[in-house]
Amino acid sequence: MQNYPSIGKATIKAVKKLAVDRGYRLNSIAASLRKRETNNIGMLVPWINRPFISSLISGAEAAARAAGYNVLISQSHDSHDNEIDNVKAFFESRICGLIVSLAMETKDYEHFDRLIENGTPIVFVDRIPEHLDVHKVIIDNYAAAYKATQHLIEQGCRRIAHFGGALHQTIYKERRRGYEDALKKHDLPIDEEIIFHGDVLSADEGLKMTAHLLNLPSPLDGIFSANDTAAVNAIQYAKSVGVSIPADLAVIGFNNDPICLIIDPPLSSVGHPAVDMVRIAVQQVLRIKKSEDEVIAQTITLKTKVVIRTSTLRKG
Amino acid sequence: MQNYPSIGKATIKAVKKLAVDRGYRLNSIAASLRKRETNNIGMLVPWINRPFISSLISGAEAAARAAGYNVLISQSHDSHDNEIDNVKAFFESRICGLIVSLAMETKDYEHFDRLIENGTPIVFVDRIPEHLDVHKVIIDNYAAAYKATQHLIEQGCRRIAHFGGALHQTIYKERRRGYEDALKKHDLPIDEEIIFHGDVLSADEGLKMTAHLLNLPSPLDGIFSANDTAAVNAIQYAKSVGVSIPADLAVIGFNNDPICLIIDPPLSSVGHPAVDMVRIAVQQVLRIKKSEDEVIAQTITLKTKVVIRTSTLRKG
DNA sequence: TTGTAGGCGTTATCAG
DNA sequence: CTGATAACGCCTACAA
Repeated sequence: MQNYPSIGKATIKAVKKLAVDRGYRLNSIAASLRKRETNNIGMLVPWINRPFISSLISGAEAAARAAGYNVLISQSHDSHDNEIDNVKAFFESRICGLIVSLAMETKDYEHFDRLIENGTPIVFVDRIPEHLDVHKVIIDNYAAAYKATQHLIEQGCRRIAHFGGALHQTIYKERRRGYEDALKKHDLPIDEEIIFHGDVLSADEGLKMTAHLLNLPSPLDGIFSANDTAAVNAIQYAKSVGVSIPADLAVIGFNNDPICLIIDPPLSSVGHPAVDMVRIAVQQVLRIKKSEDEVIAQTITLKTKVVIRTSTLRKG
Repeated sequence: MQNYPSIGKATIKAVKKLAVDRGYRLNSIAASLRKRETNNIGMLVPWINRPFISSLISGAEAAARAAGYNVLISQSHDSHDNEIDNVKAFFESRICGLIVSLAMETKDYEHFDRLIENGTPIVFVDRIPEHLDVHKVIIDNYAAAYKATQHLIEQGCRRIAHFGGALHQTIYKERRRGYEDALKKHDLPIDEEIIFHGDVLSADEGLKMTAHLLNLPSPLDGIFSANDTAAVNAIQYAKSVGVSIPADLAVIGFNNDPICLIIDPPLSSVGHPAVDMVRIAVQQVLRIKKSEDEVIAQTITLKTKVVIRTSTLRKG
């Protein structure tokens, strides 16, 4: 085979094909070095092991892989310092795009500057920096909270407490605003005494807030919680002290986590389109990356739906 | 400043420091190309958005990042074909190590061969290939199932059903073996009629198996389920048809997912040391990688503890 | 000790 | 349009 004089194109092709069939694999590292960009999309979230966020990650992984990209995960544990470290690590590892949901603590956003200056596409999802001119994919938290609160009012609730998160986070500010506006709209008073803003809205916080509320002189008849974890623990505590759900106290949560169907009675909640949200975020990252010139920062707002279950059904 | 003749070492250091302070960053891609290996550990799991697995991922991310590595995630969705594709993608992206928990469907393991030949460290966790001589981190499924079943027997159960997963997966085979041996040990009969092996042990499967069981002529008094999802749905169905838990039917699950504390009554379960498991797996990957010569494949077995809650407490 | 040349495997560029 | 060549930035090895 060695001395054949003229090697035809067909042969060359066959050789190449063979090379591929044998273990040849394109070295994407060399390609990255030469092209000065990787195939890795970073994803920075507060926690990995929470139902809403693990759905975000699951969706991101699927969307990214389908487009030929990897997803690098890191978690801030809701700490601002961790977030800074993780962003730096992503910057140094030269991710080609970043999807972020902010740590509860985060109030300033300078740690993203280098990445932004560098031209790396960043898309914020869910927990976003309100006043920064960046790409965002969010839900209409105001409308969702308004609808959830209104639903409680329609079910006959007249004194509704609210469990929120850190107020500097837009999503919690907006949820509170929606809650307050729904009360106002129905001529119900806003009472600071029954509005809480937890540090992380944990199960434990939910329990403590509920214990406090149920000890107040004027009785509650509703709770709108900004997550399901706190709402579920509110139900558990209330039941444990003989408060009947929803007859005495109607409770609605947020996110529509799987636990909504486990708790008794099943928990009404605001459905969160996590998978749609992150699929769009991945698309945005890739679109921004591909486009030659600067893409104007845009905010994409997704609709939500209140999912009504027994925990709020006091009528028909 | 320009014409200073002799530039001292201090100055040079200062210059270097400045370079770092300005945007200089080590290019890990160039380093990877040169060293012929990346800093990315692949992680292949059936699903991302399940409590047990999202804890695995969370632990892996933390352990890997602490050691200076990234984690690349992909999910097989319990499909063998997806698993093959994902392993191939990892191979081509030149991960420096891989942590795998097998897809429910997977019965053969040839798709890992190229990675193994290539010398890439692979550590299997939880759902492992039984007869392959590879690195594994597992729990003692046999002992866990034995203890869980024995606990039911001690609580007075005499006719205990079992919900398992695909029998070609060692973990489910071992859990069944532990269940059967505990029955035998206490001179209880093994009845194939009340032993099920679901495709994925979903909520829906749990419900259907329970409905079937409760329609059998001879009544059950216990269920040992190989996961919590099916166990929780068993409880919900049983309650819905007036079967009292645990008085009529004691139920114990597996994994100790957060839903164990949400369901009423709280679900007894086998605690799964997911975070320890994956932390060890990351350590193993790095250890194998560093060691010059071939490391003998070893299996690390972690202990489990039965977490007893109301769903099985029929005595004292 | 300190300094420098070469090559990792691509891709972009430029010459033919 | 095809084909050769340099450069991406780091690490290793060898020379001074």
